[in-house]
Amino acid sequence: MARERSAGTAREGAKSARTRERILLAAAQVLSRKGYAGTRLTDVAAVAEVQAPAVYYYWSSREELLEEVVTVGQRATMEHVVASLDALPADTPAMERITHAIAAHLEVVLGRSDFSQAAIRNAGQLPADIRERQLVGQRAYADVWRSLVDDAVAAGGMARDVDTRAARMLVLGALNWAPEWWDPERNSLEEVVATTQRIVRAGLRP
Amino acid sequence: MARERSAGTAREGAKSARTRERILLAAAQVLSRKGYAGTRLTDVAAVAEVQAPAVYYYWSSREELLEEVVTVGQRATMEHVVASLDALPADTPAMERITHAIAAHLEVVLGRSDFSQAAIRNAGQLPADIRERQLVGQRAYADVWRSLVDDAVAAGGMARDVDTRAARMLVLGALNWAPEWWDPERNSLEEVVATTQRIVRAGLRP
DNA sequence: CCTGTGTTCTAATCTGGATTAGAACTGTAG
DNA sequence: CTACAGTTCTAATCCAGATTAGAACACAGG
Repeated sequence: MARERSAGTAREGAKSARTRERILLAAAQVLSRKGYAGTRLTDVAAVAEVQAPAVYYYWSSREELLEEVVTVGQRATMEHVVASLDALPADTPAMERITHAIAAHLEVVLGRSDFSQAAIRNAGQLPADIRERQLVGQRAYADVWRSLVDDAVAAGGMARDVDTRAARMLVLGALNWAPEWWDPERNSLEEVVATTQRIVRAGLRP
Repeated sequence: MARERSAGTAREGAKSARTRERILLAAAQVLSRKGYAGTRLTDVAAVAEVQAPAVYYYWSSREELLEEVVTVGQRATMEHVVASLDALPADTPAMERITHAIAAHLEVVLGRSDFSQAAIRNAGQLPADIRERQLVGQRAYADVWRSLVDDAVAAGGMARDVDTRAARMLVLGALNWAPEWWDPERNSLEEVVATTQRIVRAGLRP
């Protein structure tokens, strides 16, 4: 019941925070591989090098822990993509912005963080109450892509007569599926990004 | 212990077979939504309108039942696609063959059968022994697409300088992800197929 | 009707894994 | 050195869900 940051010196607080972080990371790792129902607290604890009950010092239930993983994963994905877009000059052509979003999305999803994978892969398997809470974040991210694509259509950089929702989802599907097959031994991340950008750009061109 | 088709009249046998089928179907439905670990026998039984122990009359364990679902799902996907390709005239251009494969794959994955969805969504979450046995089927299907794409490249219908493995996987990813977002209320299956074919064709063009 | 085989059910049993209780350990402040 | 807040552990407890045992039911063949 010491969830509130209160007493304890800086060093103490830091250690506790690190344990919490370690557990969260472990949960992301297990969740991204085993799925929501398959994620056992004992496995998470083992990866984090603590005993299972230690989890309850930081979260009040397994469900709460896993929800945090998903939330963080979702936020991280969106933030990375948005930041990458915000870094572009204001006059960047719409199609090029899509290209950057593709790179950013793949970077997060294939990057070392298991959070976004955990969020993406399990989106469909979460218990109803969690799923509902995730919906707002998902919608926000969907909006980013929606405007990306709509802008491209408006600017004439993209075919005007395709179903934009389907197009958007097909692209995101291709990106989200990448973790299933990408093998760093075979291709560098940069190669995959380049191939994807090229195919998508060509695919959407008017 | 009456797993072998032996006594019983035709009518009797048929009824038993129908129950078995009903359970298998129910298992596919639950598996495709809840994931491997999340699939409870009681839920499957409820959908099939039997009691949980009835499952053990036909399968010796939960794992065996779920493995059959995945196997059937995989086979069904491949068979439908291969059949669709075999139905084409021998001189069909490679790129058009890909177009047909796309349609066939989407038809199975978005069609009323939950089997292929169950197979696809859970491929990564299966217990090691099952996953291993699925591998041969997966490889066979991968080979179908490999030669599809290789032929297209050889025939000049497709860009020669892209990483064919990545291209193949990106396309399959887009297809496999479709069940996550497709809403029959919004788009007909035909529309989604057409959009997908168009984007992929354009994306791969030299 | 009576019997035997095949099918499904109800009522245990058994186990894995979440959660709780409370002891023990750590380190800082007095 | 003592006490206390914070952290983690060991040893229960508890429950959901797979599996097993064996009764009950359905129906064809005699």
